[in-house]
Amino acid sequence: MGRHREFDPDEALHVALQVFRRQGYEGTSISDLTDAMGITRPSLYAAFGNKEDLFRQALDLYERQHLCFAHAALQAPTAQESVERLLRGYADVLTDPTNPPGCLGVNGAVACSEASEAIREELIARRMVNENNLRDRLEQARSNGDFPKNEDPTDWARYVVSIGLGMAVKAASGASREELHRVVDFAMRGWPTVPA
Amino acid sequence: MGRHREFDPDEALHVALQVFRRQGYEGTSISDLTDAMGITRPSLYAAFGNKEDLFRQALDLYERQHLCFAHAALQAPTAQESVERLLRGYADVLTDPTNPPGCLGVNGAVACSEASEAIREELIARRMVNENNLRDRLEQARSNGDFPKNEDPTDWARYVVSIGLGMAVKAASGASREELHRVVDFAMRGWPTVPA
DNA sequence: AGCGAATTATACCGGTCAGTAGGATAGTTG
DNA sequence: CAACTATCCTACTGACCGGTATAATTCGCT
Repeated sequence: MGRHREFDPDEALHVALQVFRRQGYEGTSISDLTDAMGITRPSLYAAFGNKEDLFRQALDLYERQHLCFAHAALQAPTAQESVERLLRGYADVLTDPTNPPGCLGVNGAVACSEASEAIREELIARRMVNENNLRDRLEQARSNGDFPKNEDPTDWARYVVSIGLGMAVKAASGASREELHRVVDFAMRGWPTVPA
Repeated sequence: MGRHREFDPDEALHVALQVFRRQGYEGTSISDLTDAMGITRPSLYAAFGNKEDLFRQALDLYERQHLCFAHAALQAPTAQESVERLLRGYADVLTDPTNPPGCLGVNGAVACSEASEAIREELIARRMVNENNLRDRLEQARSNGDFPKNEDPTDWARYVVSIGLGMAVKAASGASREELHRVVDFAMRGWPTVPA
């Protein structure tokens, strides 16, 4: 009962995601969002809560829709293959021509005012989840024998994530897909091999 | 002639640099700056121009004071040594305990509103200068014979800068100096050797 | 038709944004 | 002392910030 919504919340959330991805959390105003989403302020607050809630929902959508490749990548047969798929898939997402360049998890907030500290910490935590997932995969690989016993999965996961973060900043700075893939080429050169 | 300034502009600029480094350009308000610098708004505008001018001056100071190691690093005898000194020196700057973690060139602005677009582009341009300086060093190394003829200095410079940017984000996320140095360890593993 | 519920749009809230006007103050120069 | 000048502080500007009160509108239901 009651009046029907005149906009599609899912579609509106996609638009909000685009704006946040381009301008970051702090650089995006409610007016920026309502203008792009084609709805009024009260509609936004009724449908999504406040700005912080909306950002978190956009972040969820982003991970669900754009970072979903990561789960599949981690299931590749070898650790090396997993990492390479991870980095190449990420390079493609970062430079997807239908979206603003870069990653919401980085563009969202790297440094910000105290008012946005909660969002910054949320992003740090989410990035850490990914790093830990990769570490777990490398530990599994070490058990399986396709990752050297004397190498530290925690250190390697941090290294791979750092490469990804660097590519994210480069993408936001205008780097092309090909340039990022060439970064991946070099990043994989030092990958450790199990002694025969 | 006229009243003397009651604050040291250089000291005040150091403080402004700290604030910008912690909160970024857009996340820093004039009030944040005047509070930290211990001066009033009109004093700030009289001494440094507007917010954008002040940021650029802080950026100049940052490069002069914290990134000065890079020039020396590039003069190391070999390309490999130059790159390793570059990355290790950068890791130390990023985690210098007397300053907010991370790099002003990254924390300053990765994604922002249109109002700060000029600053974002300035940072991109300055990062590109560093990348080009490294490329030139690698090209010189290729002439000197301590970098392989079949490797592309442009690609390698982009790779090294990407590593640095990734470390900068990790530092801003709380990574320790030791963790960043371990990233450097792995980043250097794939460094190309000249065929004997 | 008429009631209640949900969404709509307008118009506003106090607070903060970057930037400045204008008068008071302190210093140099005659 | 008086004149000049540069810096100081208080107080302000208009615009924008995130968020909301209010009332008109539009639907399902009886």
